[in-house]
Amino acid sequence: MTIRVRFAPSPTGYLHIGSARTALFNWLYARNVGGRFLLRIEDTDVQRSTEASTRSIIEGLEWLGLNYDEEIVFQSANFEKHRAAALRLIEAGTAYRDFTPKAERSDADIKQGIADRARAASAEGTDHRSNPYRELSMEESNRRAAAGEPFAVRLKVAPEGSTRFEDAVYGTQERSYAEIEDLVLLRSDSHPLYNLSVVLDDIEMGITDVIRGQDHLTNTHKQILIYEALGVAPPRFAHLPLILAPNKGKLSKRKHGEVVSLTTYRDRGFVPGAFRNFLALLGWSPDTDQEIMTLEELTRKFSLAGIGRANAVFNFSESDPRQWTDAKALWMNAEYIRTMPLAELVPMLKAELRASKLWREEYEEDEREWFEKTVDLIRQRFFTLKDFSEQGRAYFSDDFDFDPAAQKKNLYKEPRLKELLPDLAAKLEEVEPWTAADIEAALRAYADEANVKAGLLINASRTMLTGHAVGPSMFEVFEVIGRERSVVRLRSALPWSDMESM
RNA sequence: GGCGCUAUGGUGUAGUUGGUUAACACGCCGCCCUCUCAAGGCGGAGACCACGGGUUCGAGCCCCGUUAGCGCUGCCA
Repeated sequence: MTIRVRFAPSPTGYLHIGSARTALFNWLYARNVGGRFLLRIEDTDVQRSTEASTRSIIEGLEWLGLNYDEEIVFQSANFEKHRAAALRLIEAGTAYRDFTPKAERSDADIKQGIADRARAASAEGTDHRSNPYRELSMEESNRRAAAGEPFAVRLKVAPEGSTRFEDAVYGTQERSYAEIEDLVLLRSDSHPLYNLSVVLDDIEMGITDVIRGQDHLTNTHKQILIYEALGVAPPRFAHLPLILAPNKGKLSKRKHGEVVSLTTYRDRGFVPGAFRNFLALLGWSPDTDQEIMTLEELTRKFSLAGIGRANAVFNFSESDPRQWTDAKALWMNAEYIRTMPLAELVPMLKAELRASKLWREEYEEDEREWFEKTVDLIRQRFFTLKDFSEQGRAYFSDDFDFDPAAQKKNLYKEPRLKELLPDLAAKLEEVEPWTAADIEAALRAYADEANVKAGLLINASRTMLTGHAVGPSMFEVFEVIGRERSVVRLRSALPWSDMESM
């Protein structure tokens, strides 16, 4: 039998990185065993589900390169089937109508309410299955329903016994029926609830392995009960450890902002392969020390056995912009940027530069060689795709800003540079051929002649030509920026205009 | 409150059927390289393997307890 797994997010917001990782693991597992990876949108909560969210999920998966094999299933399309199934369970006697009026609950303190109620229940030793309608006769139940009285449908959980399943990550899980209340399958407005819908859809989609977050671990027992009521064998389960915030609390958009949203990584210049690689290592580890892995390698090495049980902390600092996300993710992105084939990097850069209005079509034809050489030079010290249009702006445009700290350090400290630099420009005009080696020879010769350290001219030039105090080897920079532009920039008065004010 | 899960340096993780100086990556520090900053090379700090008991000749690995964190406990998903 072919393995079939699914990623089943609810479209109630951006795609959370934890969800993205769940999708990744499902995808890797499916590809590793030659199975199929399906996508199901769990939009049963009509109030909170949005189309924008569905789009962001689809875009996110696409960005990560996680293609799904069949048509997307929208859970809301199966309402009627779910309803019918619940009603059949009443017929079968494994579920019953609960005519208790719906309790109104304010959304705000719902968590607190649940805890309080549970505390009270356990303190007073309330029987979970003391529902007065549980043993209502079928005739009476049918009569009241026919009379139009609203009812919820609850699963009838046996008083004694337990459910048990083998989790591929957490091992044998057992839970006494006494711990499980008669869960609601259908709301009194006849809206099917999560546990029912999941089971029914998983059955219909032929899901063989359910891989999802550990937050579903205990509820799995409820779902197994539903499978049993339905007379269907449950799939295999594998629960994934959670991804936590630095304080080991829940990682949420409300508290932590955009770091938790997958699209943030796309928008802030991550290479999808790098983020995917980083995500794969959160909670899973291969059987070797190799950490940089292509999708193919990840697929080949992936196995549920490599998944750990302890929750992972997503390590970032909210106060330090340089560590706005996990340092290792940032490192990995830089690693990808400086080592990936240019052929793969260039299309991403094209998009980035285009968005910043720095892209020129020539880069793809006449100036392709120059473009790739430049990219190859500057990518060595960039961390994100954004760096190419920001820090790297001077390579693609004559309109760039000067870093005040760089001006101060490399120019204003030595006013003589105001004369030296134009002289250097004159020397450079004579350099032939225009190569890093010849430029270096000319600059060093001039430094000797002017009796200044070469470093002085080099650092000053860097600031004049790029606006920065740091960057690649200056002679390479000269070469790439070109004779003409280099000379003009060395003679520019612009960088000196702020001298008085600093 | 009940039930469940987890616990290896700051973070992510390795630690094979219990047996060496507890390994790798990120981060941090230093040195080298050097025109700056990275990268790279070399080296370093940092973990009495949550704590307390056992079992054993021997435990990070097994057992019990404690503590902490997390999850579930909803007519949310």
